[in-house]
Amino acid sequence: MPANILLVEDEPAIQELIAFNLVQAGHHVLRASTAEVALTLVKNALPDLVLLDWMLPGASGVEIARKLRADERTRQIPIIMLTARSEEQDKVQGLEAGADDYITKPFSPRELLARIKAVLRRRAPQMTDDAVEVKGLRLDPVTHRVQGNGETVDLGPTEFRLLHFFMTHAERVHSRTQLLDQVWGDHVFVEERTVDVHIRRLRSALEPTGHDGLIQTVRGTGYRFSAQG
Amino acid sequence: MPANILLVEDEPAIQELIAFNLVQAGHHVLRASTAEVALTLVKNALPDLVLLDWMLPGASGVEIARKLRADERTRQIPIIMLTARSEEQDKVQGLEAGADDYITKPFSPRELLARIKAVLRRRAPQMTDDAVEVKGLRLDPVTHRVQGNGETVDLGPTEFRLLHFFMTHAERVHSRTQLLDQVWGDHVFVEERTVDVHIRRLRSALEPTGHDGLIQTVRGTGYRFSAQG
DNA sequence: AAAAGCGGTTACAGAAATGTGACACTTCAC
DNA sequence: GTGAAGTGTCACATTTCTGTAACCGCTTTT
Repeated sequence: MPANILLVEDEPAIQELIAFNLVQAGHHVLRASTAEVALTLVKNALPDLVLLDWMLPGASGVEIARKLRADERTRQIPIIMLTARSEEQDKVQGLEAGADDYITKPFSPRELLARIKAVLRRRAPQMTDDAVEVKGLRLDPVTHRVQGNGETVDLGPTEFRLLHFFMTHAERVHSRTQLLDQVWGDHVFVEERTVDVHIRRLRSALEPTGHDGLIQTVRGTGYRFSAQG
Repeated sequence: MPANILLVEDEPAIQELIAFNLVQAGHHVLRASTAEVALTLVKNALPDLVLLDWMLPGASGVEIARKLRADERTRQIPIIMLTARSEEQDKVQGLEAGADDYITKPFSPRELLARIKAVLRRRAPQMTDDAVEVKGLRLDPVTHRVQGNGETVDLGPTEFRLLHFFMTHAERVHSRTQLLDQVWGDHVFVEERTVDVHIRRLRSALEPTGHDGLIQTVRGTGYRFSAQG
């Protein structure tokens, strides 16, 4: 099973090497060289796994791990630490900061892939995605249900993902391109107008509960999910 | 949170050292020096975690791990491997045999405890032997019986485990992969569509009592057992 | 006012996911 | 052995979802 992996590594050569192996194994790779970029990327792309270098310019890996664990949405994302030497102190700190595993450089591609597989496998049963609620509209990823004012809304897969993305990224305008990247996946080739159609489907599905107005059109830009008028 | 830990280690000095640290941290420790004793103890005591030495007289650690993963009752118990050197081959094999983590000797007590904590934290909730009842459908693991509205339903082993899992994890959506991991065991290689077939068999078995329908299809995601519509 | 741009809406065919029945194979009790 | 029961796969049927195109009305430009 391919996964979206965020690779945080400042050394270009190493970054390239690791990324190559990950892609080779069928994973989709995002890259970051600094802590700042890494944090932004995580929140926007919500990867399945973060490969985090221990030594970084600016904030250290542990610091990043702490911040990720502090945020509601990024809390469940597994982290694998890349440590330079077998310094036990580092390992322990990494684990306590919330890393799910660590691996000591240098490592073989096989080992790295095995670790990734193991971490992803044991994360699956947890699936502690938290429910979101806005203005009486409630979406629960765990039960895969959407309810508003007593009514239970029936959504198709794409509509569900779309609404989920909207609710977890409310009050912000998203272009059609951004929505395609985030909800459909940034590798697919789909017409932008398709987004409109799904917006329409989602709106009419939400109509019975009266929550359709939460999805607003921003002419010339895109769409926005907002609790405000 | 104190836990029951089975320590499998043939070197008396090391065994003593580790056990001391575990007890110090408030854990309850069982010990075994050979593979044979280890397997017996696991099945009788059902510990929360197994600390498994890589090198053992007789069967190797990997072998034990495989056997534990093959048994119904011990399948869920997390395993942490203790490897002597940082031999990458070992790590990979250990992970592939079903170990949840490994740690390289020598290690600090702090590190070991951090690992144990991490592994226990993500452990899947265990199944109980208590009878479950939802909407008049009653499943008793002890008598191995399922009854609904006076009717007694006859289920095959897999159907029974499947229903049991559903009833103890109601309202949540489970992907086919998760169901395979939880009901079949995460070591087996079975087609995902097989789940569909068993869902169908379970549904038609429950039909006489009118309790099919509790098993709902969530298109694009998996299945859900729910008392709600 | 005409033209161009933009989004809403609908219809529909192809794609994808799931339901269903059949079958070969294994296991186990007798 | 032999037959019953259980299991995993497959092929096919059925249902549902999805992407596009086409058309419409409204708004902004020219």
